[in-house]
Amino acid sequence: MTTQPLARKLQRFVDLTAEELAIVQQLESTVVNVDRHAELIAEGEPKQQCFVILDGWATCYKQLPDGRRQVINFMIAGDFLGLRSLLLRISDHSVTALTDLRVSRFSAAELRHIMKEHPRIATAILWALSRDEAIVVEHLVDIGRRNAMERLGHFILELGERLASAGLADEAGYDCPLRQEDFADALGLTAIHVNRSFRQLRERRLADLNKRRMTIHDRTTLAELAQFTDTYLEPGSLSS
Amino acid sequence: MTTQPLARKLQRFVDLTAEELAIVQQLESTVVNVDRHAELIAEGEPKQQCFVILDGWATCYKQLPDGRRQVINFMIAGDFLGLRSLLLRISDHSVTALTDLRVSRFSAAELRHIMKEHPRIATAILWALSRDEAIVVEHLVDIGRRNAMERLGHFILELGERLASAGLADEAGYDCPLRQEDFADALGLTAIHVNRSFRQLRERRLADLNKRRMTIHDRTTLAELAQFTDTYLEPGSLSS
DNA sequence: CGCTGGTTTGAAGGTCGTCAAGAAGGGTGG
DNA sequence: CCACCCTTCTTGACGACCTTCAAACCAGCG
Repeated sequence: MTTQPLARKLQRFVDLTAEELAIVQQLESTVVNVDRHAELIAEGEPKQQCFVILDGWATCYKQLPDGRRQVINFMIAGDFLGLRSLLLRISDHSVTALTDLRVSRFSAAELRHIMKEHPRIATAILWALSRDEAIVVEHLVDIGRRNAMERLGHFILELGERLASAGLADEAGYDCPLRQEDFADALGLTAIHVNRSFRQLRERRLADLNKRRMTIHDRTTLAELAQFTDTYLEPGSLSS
Repeated sequence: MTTQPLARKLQRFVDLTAEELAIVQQLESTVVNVDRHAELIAEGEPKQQCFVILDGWATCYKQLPDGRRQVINFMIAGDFLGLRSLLLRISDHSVTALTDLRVSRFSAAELRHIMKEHPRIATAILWALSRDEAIVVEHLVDIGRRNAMERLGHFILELGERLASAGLADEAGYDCPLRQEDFADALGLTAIHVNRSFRQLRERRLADLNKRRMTIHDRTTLAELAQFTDTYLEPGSLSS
């Protein structure tokens, strides 16, 4: 539970000066507490706000008219919410709190000002957005071209890497509030089939989710099975 | 076949002044011809270039080690290639020409300069990128939560809307160089099942692909079947 | 005319979804 | 402390959707 998850995240990409750090911290300063299940952003609504998660998990999803749900991504400490909708007339997705949540709110104007006055911070933020998009793209490959067990394995490892770089995981695993139904809605499966896939991973002694704790027993074999590589999550060197 | 597809596209979002228009046209001025099947961007390679498509189709995809392929999106006139990889150390996807292609190449430095000096153009470009991401997200929903026929129908309509706003489609349909295997790789299906889904759409007199020509017979019913809404493609009003 | 790339169709099998019901927790109130 | 919820997890049987394999067909082109 770092105090400034956004600063920490951007630091991975650019070495911020003390002054720049102070600017970033402004974005994290307007703390708002949000209850579990509350909706932060509603699909179809105009004029949305922007947030950074300070602590807790949120889920970003779209819903079809007939009730089917597809989660785009789960968001953790340091992640932005609602940035993509900034330039679309109405938000194309919803975001709700998966756990009790601490977020910081900021306005589009604030963000624009920073982007204009502090190019290095701007670059770091754009990097963070590129990475978010790379995650969605990898997610697409996951659903489109992997079978249930591979999908689940890949997703478990990806979450692990993201949490690790936020300081929220260790070698053995991580705390994870997701229910099997959440995995199902993320992976394009049914909760029942997610359960079966978890069982397979458990029987092969690769990974296990128990009492909100994800344990990764054999990262190497799991990565091989799921064809997981973490290049799309890496910071990458600043090119100018 | 508009002469300046990028300018046309950005105009939909911001009313560009004559001066701004000239700036945008710079991006479209370094014309390069690319042969069908040629690779413009290679997954895993660092130091990529940026392009805008002037004419023709390209496909943006990821490949798994075992050969399975997932296309992220098909790109048409006015679309950017390689922008997302700008800030990632190495490109997370490949792009190859689906048809003979006319593109314009520009450097990251050029783009940075424009983003800095011309905030309205910058906003328009960021809108275009947001829209691209919204398309990928909708694609995710498509694959995750729709069955084969719905998927295909949705995809056909989406392509139609995109081509229409590029001036490349009419009420009846559009020219489309995609093979059934391309659809399959985009929709997370096999070419054979795409064929069967096309047959269903044909038998229901909803849509038909014949000799590289997509004909949409009953847009309304098709949109209903596929639960298609075009809000995520709309320009949206400029909010400041 | 035969080759090539793409489309079409059939039959059989596997992965995943649906339906149904039981087990395991965790929280609440008696 | 136990009874009773509720939510979540777990398992089984069955069927649907989609894949795999195999082969025929078709159009364009050298």
